Amino acid sequence: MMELRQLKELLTLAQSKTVSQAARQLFLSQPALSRSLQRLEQELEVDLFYHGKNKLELTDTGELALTYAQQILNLSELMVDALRQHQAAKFSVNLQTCAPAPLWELTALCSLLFPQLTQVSIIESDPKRLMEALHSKLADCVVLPAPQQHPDIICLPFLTEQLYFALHYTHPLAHESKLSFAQLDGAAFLLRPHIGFWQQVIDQHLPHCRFMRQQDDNSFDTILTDSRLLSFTSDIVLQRDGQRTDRVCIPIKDRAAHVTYYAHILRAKEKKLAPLIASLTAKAERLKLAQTAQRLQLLT
Amino acid sequence: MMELRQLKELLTLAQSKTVSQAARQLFLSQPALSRSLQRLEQELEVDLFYHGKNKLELTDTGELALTYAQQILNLSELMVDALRQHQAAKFSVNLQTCAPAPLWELTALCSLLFPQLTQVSIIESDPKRLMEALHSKLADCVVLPAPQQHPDIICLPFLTEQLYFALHYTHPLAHESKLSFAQLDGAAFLLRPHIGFWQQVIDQHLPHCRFMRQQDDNSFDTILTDSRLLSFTSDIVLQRDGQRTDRVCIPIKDRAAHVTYYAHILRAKEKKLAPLIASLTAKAERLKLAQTAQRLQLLT
DNA sequence: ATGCCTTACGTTATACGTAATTATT
DNA sequence: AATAATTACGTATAACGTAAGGCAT
Repeated sequence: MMELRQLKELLTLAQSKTVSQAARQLFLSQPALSRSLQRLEQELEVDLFYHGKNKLELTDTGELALTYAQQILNLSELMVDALRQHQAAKFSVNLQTCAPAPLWELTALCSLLFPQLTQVSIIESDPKRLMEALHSKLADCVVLPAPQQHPDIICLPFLTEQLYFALHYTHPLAHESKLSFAQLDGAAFLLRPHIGFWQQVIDQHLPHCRFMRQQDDNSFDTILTDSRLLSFTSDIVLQRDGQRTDRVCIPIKDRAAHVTYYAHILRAKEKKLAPLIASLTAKAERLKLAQTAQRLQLLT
Repeated sequence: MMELRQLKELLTLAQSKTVSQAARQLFLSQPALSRSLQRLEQELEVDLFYHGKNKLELTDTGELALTYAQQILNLSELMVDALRQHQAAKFSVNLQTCAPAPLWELTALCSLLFPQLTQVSIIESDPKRLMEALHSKLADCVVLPAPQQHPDIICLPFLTEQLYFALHYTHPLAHESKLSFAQLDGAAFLLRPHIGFWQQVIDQHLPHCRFMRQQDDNSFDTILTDSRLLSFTSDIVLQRDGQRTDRVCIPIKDRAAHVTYYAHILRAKEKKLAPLIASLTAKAERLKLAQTAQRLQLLT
């Protein structure tokens, strides 16, 4: 039977133009390769080569064989890649979010729930790409700032985030209890890297501002300390990192500054991610309760 | 390295559901197949099987592998088929004609010119199919009753044929020197098999006739002898087989009853078929001379 | 008890490398 | 002389089959 190995040999022969050279490339002795090619020819029952006394050349049938061999080997490489990737997906959980905060939440959750799985995670602001990643089963869980209803998808609101301005304490507006985007449109802001969809929010609501984005979080912190530049923070960040002494944090009252994050998981992955789904569902319940409580509070 | 053999084994395993059964199908011992599959798994670095104590089942990665294996094996079979066909084409000359007479001419020619090649020949009345066969390089030479001009094709008129009615000597029109289709429209004819495009000619010009087609030439002859049925013949047939004593052969004067056969050969095959082309070109020249002679004769 | 998969072990067969041969540049 | 392909021969590796073990139906 014809074997992949022989097709590979055929291919390297065609590239090398001489059996000796091809044999060296394949870490074989010249006679070994010669015989292997003879066997291939014999098995296919066609003349692949013109056997000259001192040279071996492909016939047109051989050239034809070459094109097929190329296709078959390409396909077989594709196969290994696909299988390895499929295998890797089983032993990792791939999180893709529109912003850093839900990613922190999810990575913490997943390292508790799936300590044996490796985590892969990225922040991607384009919602289309996120949903594509989900549907193509590349991502296990994607987080968007809005729900995406779909029969194949479980959609859970599990987290909210409130955006804040972080003003230097000397700033004229530092004593306000609430601010709107409009009040600071035109100012200069220092931005952290990887802020996801927030970039689009501020681009839209602060069209006259200049933004300086730092490459890493360390340089962000030092530059912020050494300057009076404005920046952003959020309730989640404040809870995690605490207050900076040199900045006053004031909530932004525009609706766009308050988001609810929705986790999306394919139903096909319900079994694999059962613990995560359970945990997120619980959080969704708590969110609902909090929101109804808030509404009641507003009514009284 | 992964080998085609192993992919074949994977496939038969999937069909057989058990290693033992698959091993029997592959004429292998059970342990041999078991280890071969283990090696495949090891080489791909992927879990293809669930190794139960007493059963071996495909994982979903295994199922995925299966689809690729199927594709690869299909492609490899396609490869052998294509190569064998390509090889066969080199050692045979494939003639396809619209009628039997040019086929006789060509087969005679080819067995003289290419005694080492095997001949493949068919009669096909559909001109489109004939040209497709030529362009797909399936046919070496196709013959049509009309020229098909094309830059890639050599077109040579090499033979003419005149259709005759063969009337029983008792037939009222048996003493005419010429006849037209119209004079016999409505009669009953006995037809030989494999008459190619002539079928379409008589269908068109004798719309009210009944035709009885015989399965083979022998039964045609005996039935013709035992009956007074009308039939067809031609100058070429008469020259080959001679006159029948019980029939009178009268030429049909309609233009459709006189055809010139055009041989068509791909320029790409010019080298392979050089002797045939030379021979046909000579015949084409003689035809031209004969036709101009005929015209001169008409003028005087 | 029968059937299935795996591991172990001795054997065979296939494919290898070295060496020799012949021919070409 | 140097390089290239084929053939011949002894060898080594890799795959086989038989046999044995464990487990499930």
